[in-house]
Amino acid sequence: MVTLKDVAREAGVSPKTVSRVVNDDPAVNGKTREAVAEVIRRMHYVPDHAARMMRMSHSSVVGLMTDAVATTPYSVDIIRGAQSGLREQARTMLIANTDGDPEQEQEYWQMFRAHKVAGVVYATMYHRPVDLGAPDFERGVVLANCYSARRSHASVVPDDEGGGYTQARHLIELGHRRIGIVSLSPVLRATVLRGAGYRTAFAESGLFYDPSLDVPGFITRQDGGEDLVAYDTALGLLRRTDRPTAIICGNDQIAVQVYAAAATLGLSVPDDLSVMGFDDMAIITHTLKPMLTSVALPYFEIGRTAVDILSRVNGESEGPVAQQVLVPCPLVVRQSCRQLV
Amino acid sequence: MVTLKDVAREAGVSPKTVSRVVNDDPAVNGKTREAVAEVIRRMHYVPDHAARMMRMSHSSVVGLMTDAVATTPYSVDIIRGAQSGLREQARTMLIANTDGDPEQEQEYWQMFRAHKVAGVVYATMYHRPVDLGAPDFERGVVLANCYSARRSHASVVPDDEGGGYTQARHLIELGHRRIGIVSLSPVLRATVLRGAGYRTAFAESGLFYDPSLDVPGFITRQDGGEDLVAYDTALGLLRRTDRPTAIICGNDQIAVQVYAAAATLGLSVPDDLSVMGFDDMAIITHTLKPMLTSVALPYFEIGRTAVDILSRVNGESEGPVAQQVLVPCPLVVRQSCRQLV
DNA sequence: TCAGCTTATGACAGCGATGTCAACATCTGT
DNA sequence: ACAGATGTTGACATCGCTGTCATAAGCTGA
Repeated sequence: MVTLKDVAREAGVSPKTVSRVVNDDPAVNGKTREAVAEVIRRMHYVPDHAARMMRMSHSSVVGLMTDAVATTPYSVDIIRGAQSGLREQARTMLIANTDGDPEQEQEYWQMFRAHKVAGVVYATMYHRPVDLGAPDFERGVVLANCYSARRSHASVVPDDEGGGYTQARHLIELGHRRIGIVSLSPVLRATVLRGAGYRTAFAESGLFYDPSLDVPGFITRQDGGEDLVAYDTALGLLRRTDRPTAIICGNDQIAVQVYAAAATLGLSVPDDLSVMGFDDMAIITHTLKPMLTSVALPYFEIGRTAVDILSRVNGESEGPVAQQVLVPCPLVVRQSCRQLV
Repeated sequence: MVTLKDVAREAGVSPKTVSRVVNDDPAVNGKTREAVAEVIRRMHYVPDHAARMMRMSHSSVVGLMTDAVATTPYSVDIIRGAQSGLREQARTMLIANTDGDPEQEQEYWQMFRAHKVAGVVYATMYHRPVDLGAPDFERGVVLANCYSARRSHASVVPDDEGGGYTQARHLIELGHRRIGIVSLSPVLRATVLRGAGYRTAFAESGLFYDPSLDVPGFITRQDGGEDLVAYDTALGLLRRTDRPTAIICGNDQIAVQVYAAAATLGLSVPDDLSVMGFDDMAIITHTLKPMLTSVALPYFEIGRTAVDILSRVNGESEGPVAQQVLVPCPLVVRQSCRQLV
């Protein structure tokens, strides 16, 4: 292990000067700086993080606590987004996955304290309210993809209402007037918010919101799990005499079953039926034939924004600290929605 | 920030004694231990990781370098698995995602050195060979889901050959004799290995391997990307007069298109055609109707095993250090394969 | 009673970095 | 030529913790 002192001896200067060079202190003569830098390179010196952290009593590491990284595919993009932001801040990320276990969560809060992390991003893999069990944590905490019911922390969440609006609006612009909805479980916040978005878009265009065209694609079981019933409910919609010309899906999985239901009835997507997904999960949207038009959950952006906000909460960078940031859900047009003449 | 000294003063003992209590040193009187422990709890003392690490000149943090966390859904389970193992070792994880950029990778190797991580798990999201750019990294490195062509590091990879064998074997046991294959891109190692598995299973049962029944589901484009052509190639297989009674797919995405092709021809799964997936991606296998029988990529196990091996490489735990560990790919039976009478 | 042992505790140094402050060299304007 | 400003460097203490070694107290058996 090469230390500052080693470099100093080799370069014939004091340790402090080497430290100055490492930290880009302008108060170093150009020549000295060059010479020292050369020795540093030659000796492969890397500053010891622990020592630095101890001396400065705070670390350049940010904690990332997640409930269940692998449940929703691609929600890991929150992690990628966070890291991308941290890289620019020359920071790194300590990761803790709780699998939803409160005991583990407590453990990891301790661990974050021990590491003196500069802050914590608390990310959930579903958009939902949380009640943080972080009692005496001194540094900033920002919620990603979730929000505090008690408003105790800043949060970054997808704009589900806007996403719903975008779904409906796109179909309306393509000329659709009878639009069916196969939604997520009604207990989810996303469902409520998107519902509001649909209605706004409908109202704007003078369309009537027909509740009988709005059916669930998932039903919640007693044990808390979910059953995917989109195939059956979609069949119901498509067998109506006043069959909708388009269906908005609560997520891309539902869209898979809507495609299947259409195929069963001999209906072709998009000629006989336009289908609009949500989430924009690559492995589904690119796999279906025709490829699925969807509205993306901006996981990457959410992660990135969260670390941005975090550095503001901690006063390390300029800018207002919003209590809640809504990240837009962009439309991704593919081939599953058709223009009505 | 509460320090050892604060606790010591409060408890009326020396810092060293507090340190002993924290570290479960048996040479502490029961009464003293109790008293000190009480103060620790009361004051919410958490040992400073940086100081400890500096003093002991090694850290309890393991680095995890990944190429692209979010490309293959569920491959993040490698991370979950790693963490689960680390938790038992009372360790934590510093994560670095390179997005495949060699420059970032170099940067992160430096970072790992600076943090004096106890070791590194280098995980790729596709099973592939890698050539590590980690020149002067002193601690152990274990590869997860990838392997070193130069055999310079221990690696943990899925047993693709066994997985292929399992796919074929299951169908054979169900009575299938004409089995089609819609494979991944032939350039992938997985494809080659699984192919070997199929042949072993076929040979074992005296089945003839017919190359014309083995068609690609993906084709590699000039720009390096891939096009999913499984729908078309599956149609080709299913229109043959000697139509196979079962199709083995290179992954679950291919299975989606095979289902679609079957639907197009009015064939029912599994009555007219059995379909077998690979990867066991929940969002597909649970979404298709009927639910897809598949062979799982054991990402969680790979991650877990990797940190196990790592602690052996570093001599921190007992056990042999295998150069390469093959993790089995278990069969997950659902409703897409039927017993032939 | 006392050497010799075990048990329990503390004093002290030092891990590798940096903040503080002082020292010295060089330059500026009068 | 000199006070004062500016630029460049180093000595030293210190961050919180633990390894080493010393010390003190309590115990054993001849």
